[in-house]
Amino acid sequence: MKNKPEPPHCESCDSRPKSVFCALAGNEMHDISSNKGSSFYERGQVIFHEGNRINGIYCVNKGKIKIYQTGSEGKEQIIRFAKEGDIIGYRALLSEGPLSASAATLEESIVCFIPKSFVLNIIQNNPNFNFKLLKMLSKELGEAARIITDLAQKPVRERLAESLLLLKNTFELDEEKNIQVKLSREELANIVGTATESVIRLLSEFKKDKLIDIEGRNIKLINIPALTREANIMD
Amino acid sequence: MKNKPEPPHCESCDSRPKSVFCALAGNEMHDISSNKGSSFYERGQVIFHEGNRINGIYCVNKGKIKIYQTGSEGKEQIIRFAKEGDIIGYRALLSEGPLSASAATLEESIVCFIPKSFVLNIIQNNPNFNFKLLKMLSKELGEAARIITDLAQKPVRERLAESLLLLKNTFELDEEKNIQVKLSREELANIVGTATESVIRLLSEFKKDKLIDIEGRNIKLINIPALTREANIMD
DNA sequence: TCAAAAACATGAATTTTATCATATTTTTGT
DNA sequence: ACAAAAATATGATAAAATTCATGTTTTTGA
Repeated sequence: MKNKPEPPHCESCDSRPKSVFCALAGNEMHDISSNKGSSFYERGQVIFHEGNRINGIYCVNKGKIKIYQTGSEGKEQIIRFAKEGDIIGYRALLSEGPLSASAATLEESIVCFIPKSFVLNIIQNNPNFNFKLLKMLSKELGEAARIITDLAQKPVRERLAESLLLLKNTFELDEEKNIQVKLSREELANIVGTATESVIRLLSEFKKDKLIDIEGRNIKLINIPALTREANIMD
Repeated sequence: MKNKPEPPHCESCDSRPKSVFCALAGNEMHDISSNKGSSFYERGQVIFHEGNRINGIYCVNKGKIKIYQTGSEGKEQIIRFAKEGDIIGYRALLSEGPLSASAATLEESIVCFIPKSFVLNIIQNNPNFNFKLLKMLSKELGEAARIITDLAQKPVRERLAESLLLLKNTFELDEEKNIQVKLSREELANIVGTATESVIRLLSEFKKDKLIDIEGRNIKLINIPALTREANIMD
């Protein structure tokens, strides 16, 4: 974790319009911008670690991040992802407890750190921001509930299909339908909640069935409707 | 769902001190109290149904409630519980989408309904209430993450032990260590995320191993430390 | 109160999934 | 560039869990 020479400015941050901070007033923005820190992370570096305490929140300026918990056997379970414009670590800040999850980069990333006092100040004084936060938490809670139901009820094959679609929705596809994030088979297994070998086998099956194409860690979704059917998604 | 002759008053509600509404000012309280509705539900009745839209939130005055989703095969997955003083349905209200889960009573209950406009009004004007909401959502989000990890990684036996401890923490034990909520084996299975037969078998094993005692739907936790070990809980 | 329905229980068979063993390929660090 | 390490791949086996079948008990409603 090296400090970059030139920290990005919130005012000119590409991610801001997409983030919860879009609701900030000019002076609030400036306040944060001049008090935040900013760090560059290599691929695979840990930003924060479960059980620790942090005094602020992180905002992703650039890059892709996984948020994960460590299970009782030491196995990692990926809970969700964060990308440009997303904030992470707010759950621990709001609940005032230790971090319930860790965060690590999936590629080179720049992440800003906003001290607690500034965040709380905005929460206290900007009902608009406040409401945006509530909405964001609500959305995540809904997503978490759906994940719980799927983990409890769907077989591994369906869950893998669904995870691929989740990655598509989170990180988008490029013009050739490649998922715009590179994960190891083990990381995929840690989303799906299964063994690495099972993911490897099922990915091969999906490829054989012409649902996807694989080249190393690059996954191309060549038949999304069929994949959606595999995932058995209703909604 | 019959309307009771005398709706409870928020001002004298036993549940209020434990609820998010403890932060309300006198006039806010009165405002809600005189504009809420109140319904009595028999055991097993549905309060609201997944996919529908509601224009307000529910507050449990008395009783015990399960919040559940229906999976793609029609199987119910219990996401969480609510008891006296808890509010339910706020996720849908805040995210402004349809309900992502259903709610049904586990015993005779009285549930109040507070129209959306009054809730939003308080959210807009009472930062204290607002912050309490944020905290509540954060706490739930942390719990959901832990459930996800457990479902993904722990075997059924551990998850059942853990579910029994969850019920203990949520509904307490009486002086004889009986869990203060009566669930069917199927409902237990729908928390654990397993087949009803598996729950039946494992409960018998737990009984044989002197971890619990069973009489119908009554479960007595006679060896909580051992049960905690079974659940393989770290924290 | 009694018959029907629902819930509970248990064994056997089957399916799903994980684990283990062992190559092969790819990546990484020097 | 090359050796070591990590990741990917695949088959065989084992374990875990579900499903099915069937019987018993409990609850429910007329």
